[in-house]
Amino acid sequence: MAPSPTGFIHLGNLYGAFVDERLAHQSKGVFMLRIEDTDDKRKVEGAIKAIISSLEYFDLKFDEGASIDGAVGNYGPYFQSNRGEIYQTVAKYLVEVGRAYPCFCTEEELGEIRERQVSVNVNTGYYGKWARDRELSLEDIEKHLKNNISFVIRLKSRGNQEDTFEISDAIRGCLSLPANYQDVVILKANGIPTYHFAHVVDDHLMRITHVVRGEEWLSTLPIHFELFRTLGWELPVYCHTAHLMKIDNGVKRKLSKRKDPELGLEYYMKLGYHPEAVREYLLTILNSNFEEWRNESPDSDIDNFQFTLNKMSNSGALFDLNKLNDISQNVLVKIPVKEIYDFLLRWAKDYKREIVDSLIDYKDAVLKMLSIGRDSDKPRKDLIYCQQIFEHISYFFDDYFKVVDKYPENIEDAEARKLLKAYLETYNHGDDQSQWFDKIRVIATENGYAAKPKEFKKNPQMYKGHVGDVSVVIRIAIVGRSSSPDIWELQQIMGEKKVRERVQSLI
RNA sequence: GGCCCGGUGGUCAAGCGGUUAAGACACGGCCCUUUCACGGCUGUAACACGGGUUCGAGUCCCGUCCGGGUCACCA
Repeated sequence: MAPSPTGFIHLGNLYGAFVDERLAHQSKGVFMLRIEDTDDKRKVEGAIKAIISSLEYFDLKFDEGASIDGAVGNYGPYFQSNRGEIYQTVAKYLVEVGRAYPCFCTEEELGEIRERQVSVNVNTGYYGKWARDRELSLEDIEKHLKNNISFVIRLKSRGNQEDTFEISDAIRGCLSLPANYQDVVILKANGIPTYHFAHVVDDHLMRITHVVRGEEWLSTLPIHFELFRTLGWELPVYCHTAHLMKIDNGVKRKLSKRKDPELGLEYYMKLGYHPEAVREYLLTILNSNFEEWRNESPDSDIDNFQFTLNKMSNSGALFDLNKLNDISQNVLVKIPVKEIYDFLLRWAKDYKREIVDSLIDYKDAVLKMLSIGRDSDKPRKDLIYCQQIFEHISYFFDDYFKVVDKYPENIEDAEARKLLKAYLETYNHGDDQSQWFDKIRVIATENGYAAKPKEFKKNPQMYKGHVGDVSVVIRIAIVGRSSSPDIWELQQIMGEKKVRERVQSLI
């Protein structure tokens, strides 16, 4: 992987990193990190650390390359900013063999060339007869050099505008592309290479086998092709991935760093999505047969999935939060509660400090709350991400307990008080679940409610409602909401005192 | 605008010249059920359009339309 340290890493990077990692490790290859810091204007402090730690959060670990404490591997340096001599040597060689040349044009001069090209309606750019310095004599070059005129090194392209060439892309298949004919800059005035040149030189020297990058690079592939050919080097396997998209006002567009918070990895960390869920989601949009595989091998380690490039989509996928949530539910239900608790606690320490103490003080209760309904063959799948998990159990904590839902429409406040009073009178904390519920049936019947919903459905006019309505009243008293997991279990976790207090407060 | 890449239900997608055009998510209904989930059953819903080629086209070819990308001494 070769990101540029221009800010924080995003979902698109992660997506690509995933492909890199799977491809490398599946074939017993090396997954390495190179930092593309050739643009000093855009460099951001701390970005490298952020890249490494974010990827680690998602369980992607590099075998080689740049790391937090120095570099690992024999193909360094791994920072392009430290590879200056290498690029200059290669560039020098190209100049010597007449395949590159210094260009002294200023920005203004390039602008003028462009204007003239526009006015005569030809393609813009620095090429052919428009390339002023293409055939500069040795004397002129020396003269300019002596005058300290700033210059760049350009490739002396041999392509024509009419030429095309064929190249195979591991994701898109065989492509027929126009040949490059532009004398592109390979070394900038500050001696630092452009991406195009650095890519070719580094990937060859570092013996990169697969280049996985976004499809925005497809249009510059001809440049890279010509550079590899000019240097007589073997081409890597190119894999151009589709962009992650988003629907915005009915328009499908590329996910943007500035406008879309869900592109930032921070977004998922803040909400507390489990890295495993994000991995799993990414893999489902990465490889169309992953879901099928997952269905067939629900308990298999994700690394056992055989990732294949030709199963990668070549049209941009819309990011689907619904799907991520669904996957997350299925992932979390398989993770032991103890681990979920630890994960929740770690998340709280980073993003919700005020609940840390409560989580620690009531660890046992939290564990029990998280466990409700999980160990049957049809486990509940309530848990999605930490923020949501906390909301899901928050009513346990007195600080967060609040009555938010209303009683059923058929039950007035006075009626509710009556029912709750009866509940409190017969409540015995030691009752088992069926004893407990039998008592509720009794309360229901005595107050004119059907003991079973079916009876009520048969003769609605005979009852005020059914036992479910009574349960809702009790539920609201205990948890403040009209829906929750089993009340009896919740009461056992909360303890008798809390149960009685909460019911009493509504009478 | 030139060039490039795309276009199968709301979303992700299988499909590789002959299928009743899979599956997952989302949405609706039913069942289970004290609520909510879970689970089971079930429903709505798609080959962008127009021409070819072919006995036969979602699949191959051409055009149109639509979407995306790219046209820097950024990556």
